[in-house]
Amino acid sequence: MARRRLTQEERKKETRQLLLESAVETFAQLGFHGASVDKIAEYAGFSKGAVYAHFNSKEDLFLAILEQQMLLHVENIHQVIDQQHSLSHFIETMDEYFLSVRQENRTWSMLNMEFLLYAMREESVRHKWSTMITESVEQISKAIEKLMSKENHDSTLSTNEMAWTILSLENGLAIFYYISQDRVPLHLYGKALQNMLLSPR
Amino acid sequence: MARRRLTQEERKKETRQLLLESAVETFAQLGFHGASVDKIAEYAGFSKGAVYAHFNSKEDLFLAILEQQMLLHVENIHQVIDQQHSLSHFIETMDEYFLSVRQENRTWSMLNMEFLLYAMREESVRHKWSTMITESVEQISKAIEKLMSKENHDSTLSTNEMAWTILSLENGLAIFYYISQDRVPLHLYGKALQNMLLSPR
DNA sequence: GTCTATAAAGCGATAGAC
DNA sequence: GTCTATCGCTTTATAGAC
Repeated sequence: MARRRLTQEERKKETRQLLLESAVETFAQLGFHGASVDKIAEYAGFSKGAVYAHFNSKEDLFLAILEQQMLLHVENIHQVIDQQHSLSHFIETMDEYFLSVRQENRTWSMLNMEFLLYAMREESVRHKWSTMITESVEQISKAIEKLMSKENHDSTLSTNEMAWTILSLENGLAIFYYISQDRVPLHLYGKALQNMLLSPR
Repeated sequence: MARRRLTQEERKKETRQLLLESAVETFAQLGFHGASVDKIAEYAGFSKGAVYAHFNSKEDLFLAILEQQMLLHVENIHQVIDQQHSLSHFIETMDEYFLSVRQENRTWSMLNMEFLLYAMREESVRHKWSTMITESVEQISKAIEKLMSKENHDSTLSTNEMAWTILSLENGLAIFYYISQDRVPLHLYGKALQNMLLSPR
């Protein structure tokens, strides 16, 4: 009986995950309003009823993805930051990460924009998002500070200002990259970071 | 009779303008899908019928605003660029322009994001937008080149890359500014531009 | 837990009166 | 040109069968 319950729980969890993955894809492709619960369910191979068995509402489902995505992003930042030995290495990693996300996975890029717009409008989400961003900024700021102290660099920007600029540039470039893919210079993110973090000699 | 027709035409134009202004506000506040034709008409003091007397569809209305906004943006860039005497003056003007738009007029900031998301999804709009951006980039690039030749600066970035970075940063910072208004350093846009365009001495 | 059927509401767009 | 009334469709969410 214990075994049977486990199997059922596993199946439940799997369905939930399938629905989440479908929601990611559908929300990204059609936007929050364009993606109906029907379409999300259908894409996952279920009917609407299954969705409402796992989530209270369409918004609840959207917020579940948002939460998942937030944690992932913070984790990625941790991972990137902890493994850096030099500023140039840091820049290289950021540039690679940026390119891989944008090129290979336009879904996340789209969804990121959808979240941003949603966060702009919903006070509670905005607050959560703001907290997460501020944390990321602090982490990046500290990492830069550590790396810069090793190599004697100076700049007109504080490390905090640098961190805000780095994340802003990431989002801003992602938008243009999406709209005018072939016209935006490749590796511009990395080059711009170089220009900002490594003073020309 | 000629006079009577003129009055009617003027009234028609005025109504159209009122509808456009209402649409700007409503689309910004609620997004493309959230803003119903009913709400837009009501906010302007008319009924739905009036909207459909002036525009073929909701999308048509949205695109009319987009077009208007595009022209305005290009014009603003022209104006800013033509009046610059030095790089530092250029940076100052851009920073002021950025702050005034973001602080005084969150409506345009919101609408800009709405347009961007729309452009990401609609091929025809994306193409138009892409063309406009590329033109802006070229203009800014040329202006920077002119200003830099006066003052002997060198950089690891080409003027074209600088221009893309400037506009990307503007959009990226605008997003964060909207989400975490009080935490983003004031005048960061200007400082970041300084750091990029004026090599530290 | 997942299905089908349906309720209740909102949407874009049109028709016809004025 | 602007209004009211309405059509036709889609949506979110719920109820009940299995």
